[in-house]
Parts: sequence; structure tokens; C-alpha cells
Amino acid sequence: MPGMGRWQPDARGRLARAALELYVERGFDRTSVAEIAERAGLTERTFFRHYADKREVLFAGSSALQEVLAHAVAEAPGSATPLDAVAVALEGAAAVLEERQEHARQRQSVIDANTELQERELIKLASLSGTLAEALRERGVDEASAGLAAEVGIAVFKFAFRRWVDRTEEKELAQFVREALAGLRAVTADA
Amino acid sequence: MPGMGRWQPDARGRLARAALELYVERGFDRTSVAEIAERAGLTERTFFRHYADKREVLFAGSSALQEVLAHAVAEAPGSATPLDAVAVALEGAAAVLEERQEHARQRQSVIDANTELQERELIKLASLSGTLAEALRERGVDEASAGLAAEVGIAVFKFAFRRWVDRTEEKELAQFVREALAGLRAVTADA
DNA sequence: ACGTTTGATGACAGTCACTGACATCGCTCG
DNA sequence: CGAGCGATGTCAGTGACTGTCATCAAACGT
Repeated sequence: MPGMGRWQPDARGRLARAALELYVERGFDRTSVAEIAERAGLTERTFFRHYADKREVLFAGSSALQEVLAHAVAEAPGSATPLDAVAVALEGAAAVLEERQEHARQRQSVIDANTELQERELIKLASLSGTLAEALRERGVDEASAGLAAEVGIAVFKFAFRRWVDRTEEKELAQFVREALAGLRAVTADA
Repeated sequence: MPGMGRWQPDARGRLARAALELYVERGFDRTSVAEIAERAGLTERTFFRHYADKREVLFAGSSALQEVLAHAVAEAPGSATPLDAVAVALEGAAAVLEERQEHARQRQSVIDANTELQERELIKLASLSGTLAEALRERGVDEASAGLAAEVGIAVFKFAFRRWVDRTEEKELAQFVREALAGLRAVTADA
């Protein structure tokens, strides 16, 4: 198992916590990797052995969302339309974030304050879209519908997540997701 | 007017052309800013006076798309639904890219080969989404519908643009946009 | 028990993106 | 013709990231 060596355990987790703390305290661009490593009791070089770059330390958890989305789409009832399956998956992802809402909101405030981090977030979301599309294809959904449903699903999730983070209304993220999906159907239907 | 000084004219344009050439020839990350500047007959420092960073030189044209989208939404017929207005705007943007399809495809091949460039592209697209949403709000569209229609519109455009670049079928970009919008309505309608 | 191997880390030098400060040069305006 | 100005050059510096080799404690085989 990782982190069971002779050193302090969980070097990776210590780095992630130190990084988030410093990004909150002093801002992303006023924090150097050397400072993160120092707070974690490690060296700069070791930071880069655990995380590809200074931004990635905030996005390591996205692989967990990948799995949630993929499994949810795969296990959606066979009668579900592509968008139904996506909806189920998005609610699953919402539940994951809801469990760690404090961490999620703190992390998001750091991202919202820095353009480079926003870029990284967008490519992670695009990756999630790719995961959704792939899972839909494995259900037998045609290429075009899979790609569109995935892209649009992620667009809906971005929208819902923003409202949840903003805390204008106190609702669960999953509720915002349902409302955004209803809004989508309204926007695409009226003509 | 810019570029009318004592030096070779259009330093900015020379930098942009030199950069695209080198990115095509040797790849983005094997090209240094010093090399770009040298090919343009300038210094590295001057490159950074014209472009904020090494990636931005590929995305300077996106402000033109901003304007096209904003104007198209503003001038769409009053009877148009939010998604109709977005559709008109996307076809306008498609026309702009169609005029420079060779440049657009070459540029896209560079972007497709590099993750950092994909990140920058995504945030530019998100910015376009913001522009669309703002323009819709100025038409009196409510906040939620504006945000959703804009997000979904950009998602549709990404999808259409990809198919156009892939050249699997030889159609105009605007045609792919129309088909993607039809696909969107199908995906959101069937239940 | 002891030598070997292994995996995570440290140490260190190097490249390159990007920035701030100041010098230069010719064009323009008065 | 001299002063100001705008675009560029020069140079030094910071910090992200990488390659390479050394180190050390734990696990492993004999």
C-alpha cells in the first residue's frame, strides 16, 4: 500500500492539504511549490512526483467523479433515454459533492479567483463529458446522440453547480441539477 | 495607427504567423518564444508585449467571434426564442470560420496536439458562452434561460465544429451546426 | 541474521516562460 | 531644431518544471 514506508505516511494527502491551505491563505499565484512542500515536510521535487503540476493538486479527486458517472450510466435502466441516463449520472455526481460540500466550496473559491485554475477545471469537465459519451456508446447509443447528450449534460451540470456554490437559494445540488434539466427541456422545446 | 513606426510593419502579425508556422513544424512545446521572436525579427521581450503568453498568440482572433455572436443575438428578430437567437449567432460564427477554413483547420490541428492549448481553447469558448448569455439578457431573456441557452449553444457548436474539422463528411460548418441543433432537440425531446 | 533489492525521497543543476526596470532610437510636434 | 513619445532592445531575476544521481529504511530471499 502507498504511504506505508519509513517516512511520515500519506505524503500525497499532506501535499494536497498544504496546497489547499496555502491557496486559501495567500492565493494560488502567491504560493510557490517550495512553500507547499515545506508545509508538508517534503521537498519541491517530491511534490512533482505526486502531482504533474501546481494546479493538478486541486483536481486529483476528479477521477472519482469519472467512475461515478461511468457506473451510473452503465447501470441506468435499459428503458432510460440517453438524457435520462445522463440525468441519473449527474445526480450521482451531485451526491458525491454534497458529501464534501465544505471542501467543494472552499476549493471552488480558490478556482474562481484564478484563471489558470479555471482552465484546468474546464478541461477536467470536458474529460467528464468524454466519459459520459463513452458510457452512453456502450449502452448502444449512437455516436451523435451520445456526444450531444454528454456535452449538454455537462453544460447543465456546470450551470447547476454554479447556482449551488452561489448559495442564493439553499437547496441540494441534486435539486439544482433537476431544475436545470427541466430548464433545458423548456429552452429547447418552446418555439 | 499601429505598425506605422520606423520598424518593419505589423510586428504583431509577424509574431502570430511565425508562431503558427513553428507550432506546425515542430510542435507547440518544442518551440520556444525566443525562436518565434527570432523568426519574426524581434526579441522575446517584444513577443510578451504583444501577447500575454505563449498560448495566447493562437487565440487573438476570438474577440472577433465575440462581436459576431453579440451582434447576431442582438439583431435576431424579436419573435425568436432564446435558442433561435443562439442558432442565428452560431451560424454567423460558422460563416466567419468558413472564410478562413484552411487557417482554422491548421490552427486546430496544433491545438489538438497539446493539452495546454486545449485548456486555453476551452476557456475562450466559455467566454463566448458568457457573451451569448449577456446578449440574451439584453433581449430580456431571464437569467436562467439565458445561461442555459448559451451553455447549451456552445456545447452544440463544439460538437458541430469537431465534425467539420474531422472532414468525415464534406459539409459547411453552418450545416453541421443546424444538424447538431436538430440532434439536440431530438435528444431532449424523446422520453 | 545478513546482504540485496526496491521504492520513495533528497540534492542539485539546468531550461524556459514570464516580468520589471531601464536604455535606445527615430518619428512627430511645436 | 530640440523635447517628448511610443515601440523595441537589453539585462537581470523569479519560479515552474525536469533529468540525474545519491540516499536510506523497509521488505525480501537465502
